[in-house]
Amino acid sequence: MTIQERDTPGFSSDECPASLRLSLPDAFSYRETLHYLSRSPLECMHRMDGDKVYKLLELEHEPALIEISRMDGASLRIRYVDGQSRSDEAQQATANYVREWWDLRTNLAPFYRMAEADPLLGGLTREYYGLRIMGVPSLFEALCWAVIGQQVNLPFAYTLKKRLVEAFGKRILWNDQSFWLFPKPQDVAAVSVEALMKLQFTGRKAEYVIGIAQLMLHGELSKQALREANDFAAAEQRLLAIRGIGPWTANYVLMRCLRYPCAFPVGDAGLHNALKALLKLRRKPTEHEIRELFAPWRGWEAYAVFYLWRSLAPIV
DNA sequence: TTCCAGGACATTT
DNA sequence: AAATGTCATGGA
Repeated sequence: MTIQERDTPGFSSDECPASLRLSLPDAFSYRETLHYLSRSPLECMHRMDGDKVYKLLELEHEPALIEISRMDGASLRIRYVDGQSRSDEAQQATANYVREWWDLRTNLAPFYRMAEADPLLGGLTREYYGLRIMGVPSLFEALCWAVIGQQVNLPFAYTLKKRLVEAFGKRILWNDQSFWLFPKPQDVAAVSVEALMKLQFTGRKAEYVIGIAQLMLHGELSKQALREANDFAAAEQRLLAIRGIGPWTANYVLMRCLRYPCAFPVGDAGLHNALKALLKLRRKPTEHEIRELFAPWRGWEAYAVFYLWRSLAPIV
């Protein structure tokens, strides 16, 4: 069993002042990370180039494009592509963002020990060893993405997200390529339902997204407040009270943004299809059957779901 | 053409 | 309380 380092900074400035090195935990697969990040050509929130990943962050109120690459087996290299060095605080924020995004703080050893002898999960954890739950650190982005993804196929969901970002987000150009910051609540709170419907949002989804933006803009909903909720159930209840957020959306966001390993979007269509295929069922499993199957994995439902999603055929 | 897609809500029984 | 209808688009 490995002890995870938590108190050390975990990153250091590289020889080049505009880059830093980020140490990796055990059981991290760069290959699986790239696989997930490459899953849709319509993804607009990052860009891939070979083994390098480019993402636009906001550091000290300014856009900052970073390039992530594999330095060696034990660390990542993060480079500010403008060649400018950053303050210690900005470097810390960059390292924290990538750790949060790529789930570098979780010790997977207990999950793997639990899965080892499991007939279903054992095979998945061996096949996709080092796969982590790729996150959506921004609560507003995670909520918008989840609402957009309700009841539509994923290519269309990516299309809608791209339209939202390109209509209300901030763009920078680098090497003739566009990089985007996701819109902020204040950018969406005053938008009309009709404006979003022109992007092919349904009237309902437009209302949901605008309503969530207004709640966050007015400080009635925040990632910090959800983090400080008493427990998982309290955070879930807070989300469920919001119009447009049902059980699937609440658990999806608790899984990918708040990073609760016990979050469980049990109604997820992709989960149903993955189980149908792996268990060779003629029909999709019932919710009751899924809960029974998941019972031994209590506390790690989110990881079980993410590994099951991984087993699905690629999108488009 | 019909059915389904990483659902939620409103209405009806 | 539980079943049914509605939203709305794209792909198989």
